[in-house]
This record gives sequence, C-alpha cells and structure tokens, in this order.
Amino acid sequence: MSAGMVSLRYFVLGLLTQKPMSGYDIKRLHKSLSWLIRGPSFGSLYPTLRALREDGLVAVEVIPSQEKPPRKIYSVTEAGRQALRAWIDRPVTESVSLKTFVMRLLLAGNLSCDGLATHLRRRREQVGGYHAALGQIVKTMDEGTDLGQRLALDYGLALATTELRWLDSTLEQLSGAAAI
Amino acid sequence: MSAGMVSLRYFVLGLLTQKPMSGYDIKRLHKSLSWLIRGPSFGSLYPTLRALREDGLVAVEVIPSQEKPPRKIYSVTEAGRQALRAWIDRPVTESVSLKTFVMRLLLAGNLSCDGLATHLRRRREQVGGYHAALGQIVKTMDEGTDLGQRLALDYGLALATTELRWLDSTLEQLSGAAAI
DNA sequence: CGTATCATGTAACTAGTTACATGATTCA
DNA sequence: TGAATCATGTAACTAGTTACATGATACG
Repeated sequence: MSAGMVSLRYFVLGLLTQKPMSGYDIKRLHKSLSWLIRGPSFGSLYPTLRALREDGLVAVEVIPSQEKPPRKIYSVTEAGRQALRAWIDRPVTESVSLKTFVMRLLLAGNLSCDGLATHLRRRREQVGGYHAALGQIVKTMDEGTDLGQRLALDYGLALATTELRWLDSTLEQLSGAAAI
Repeated sequence: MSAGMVSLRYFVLGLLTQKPMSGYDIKRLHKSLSWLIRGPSFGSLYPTLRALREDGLVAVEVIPSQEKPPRKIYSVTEAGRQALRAWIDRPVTESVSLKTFVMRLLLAGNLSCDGLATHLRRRREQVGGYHAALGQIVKTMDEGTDLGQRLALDYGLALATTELRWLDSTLEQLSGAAAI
C-alpha cells in the first residue's frame, strides 16, 4: 500500500485509459516485456478486472463471436478516470525497483509531462547513485571475490550504464518537445 | 515449485556456500543490486533461515558482542550442500525473468562451468528472441502509439541490446578460460 | 535530541501463483 | 491426433510484504 508501488489495480486501470481492452489483451501486451519484468498471471488479472468493475471504475462490453470465445472489453468509466488521476500524481518517494519503474513508464500517457520528467529524473538520481557505488565495488574486487558476485555486479554495472544513457537522452528529448 | 524459480530457500542456501553469513549480511549483499531486482525483506529472510536450520541444511553460530547485538552466522552443512547440488543443476526450461536470471547468476559459483555456460546461452537465446521481436514492434510504431508503450518498449530494447552484448562477451571469456 | 545503522525476530495480512476447468478453432 | 492459440474464469495455496517490537551505539 505504499506510494511507490504500482498495484495491479491501478496499473490495469491506467492501461485501460489508453484504449479499451480485454484481460487477454493486457496479458499479451506484457508478453513483449516478459524477459524484463514478469506480467501478471490470469489468476490475478481476471479477479482484478472484476474488482474494478464491481467498484464501478471500469465498464464491460461483451463481444460475442461465432468462431472464438466471447471477449470482454473493459473501458474506464469517469469514476475510474478520477480515481486514477487522484492516484497517479502522488510522488514516488522511496527507491523503486526496475519493475515498478517500467510499470510506471507504461503509464506515461496518463502522467502529466512534469510528472513524467520527475519520474525519470528521480530514477536517474537513484540509478546514478547505484552506478557509482557499483563502479566502486567492481574496482575493488579481486580474484578472491566469488564468481557469481563478480558476474552479477558486472552485469548490473553494464545495465546501469545503459539505463543512465537512456534516461539522459529521453529527458533531453522530453525537454526538447516541451520547448516547442 | 517450478524448476526455473529460484525459491528463496535455495537462493539463500547457495549464498551461504560462498561464505558463512548472517541474515543481515544477505540483505546487505542485495542492496547494491536493489535498483535492478528487489531483495527479500527481513520478514521472509529470517523465517527462511530458521526453516533451513530446522531442516538441518545450515548450522548457526551465535557471536555475541558487547557493543552490537549478537550476530547469527549461518553456514551450510553437508546435508545442505547435498540438497543444493541436487537442486542446482536441474535445467531451467521455461522462460525466466530478469530477476530469476540475476539470482541464478549470483549462484554461479555453485554451478558447474557447463551449467553456467548453459544458463547464459539459454538466456541469450531468449533475450535474442525478444530483442528481435521488440525491434520489429518499435519499427512499426507510429505517432499514434501510446507514449508509455513507446517509452517502455524503447527502454526495453536499449537494455536488451546491452544485455546481449554482455552475454556474448561473458560467454567468450568463459570459453577462453575453459580452454586454458 | 533525533535519526541512522546494526541486528534480530514475529504476526497479520495481501498479493500473487499454480493448477484446474471449459470449449472452439487452426495448424502441423 | 495432438498441440497451440484464443478466451474466460475459479479455488487452493504460498510466498511475500508491512508493521511492529527490542535495544544498543554512533553521528550530526
């Protein structure tokens, strides 16, 4: 229930504001990123959608089909939009994991431009810190250091470096777009 | 209980084979990677250590201290080593997430050289597949595509590219070391 | 004088998984 | 003929979190 956590509830709600979708669609969307972050299982997705509907935050339209099973297309209601708005711009105070970061990134369309920039800057700060710390640790590693530790830290350093570059260039693009 | 999952139980067991540690040490170890993967909380770590001890897979030595609270140093028993060996070389069949990959990487020291290479190669295959698919999707994105989606996929692509490079160079080093 | 680090742990809770069930269609 | 994809869902379970409790020392 902390501020930084992207609970499945709001994450799904956020995705549905982009365009109405079925549970299956949401699952598919996650598939292309499943090597990076693990998407929700049907066992958590469908109950979440049901709960959202019961709370009146989404509406369902059942689309029957001869060939395929009927699809249930969920769309956000005005109450849902309101609930999301109330939730989304709450600042993320604590340190976020990659998963939370990506999930929030996926909701960027619902974020104000400022909110997005803040989110990216905060992540930049955090990863920057870890990057520096990792570099320090990696430098002081000797042959005595456990192989697994060495590999994991080296791997982390490589990813952190790339992420920092990506954050910088994205922030730059963002400020460029805002200036126009 | 699937084969690919690194349950906390075996993960902790694997770390302890590197060197005896306290629960606090394990938590600290994770800290430097917490931006990438989230480490276990004390609420799951301590009970896990207790369960391992109750099953005779680890032994505890309490080291009292005047200034600081007493530390409990856990070390793997022979039974623990056996249990780990039985578990660790089971092939990972399903697609693994980044988190599982890193956790297994951290246990590389316990893996046979072949096992490690297999692990890396399998990940290479998987990420390679996703990388190709992502590239395809990113290419076909237009301005109509949702901003969040665009950003997340672009971010994913950047990380995937780096990861592939890292995997290649690490595999190369590994085969180089094996040849000597 | 308050906060952070060190260091352990428990209890109540929730979020999530796995495994199942259904059933049509298409592909090899 | 068997497997995969499409598409929904439930029930039983487990793994994990948050919040609390304790208590010392050191730092600013």
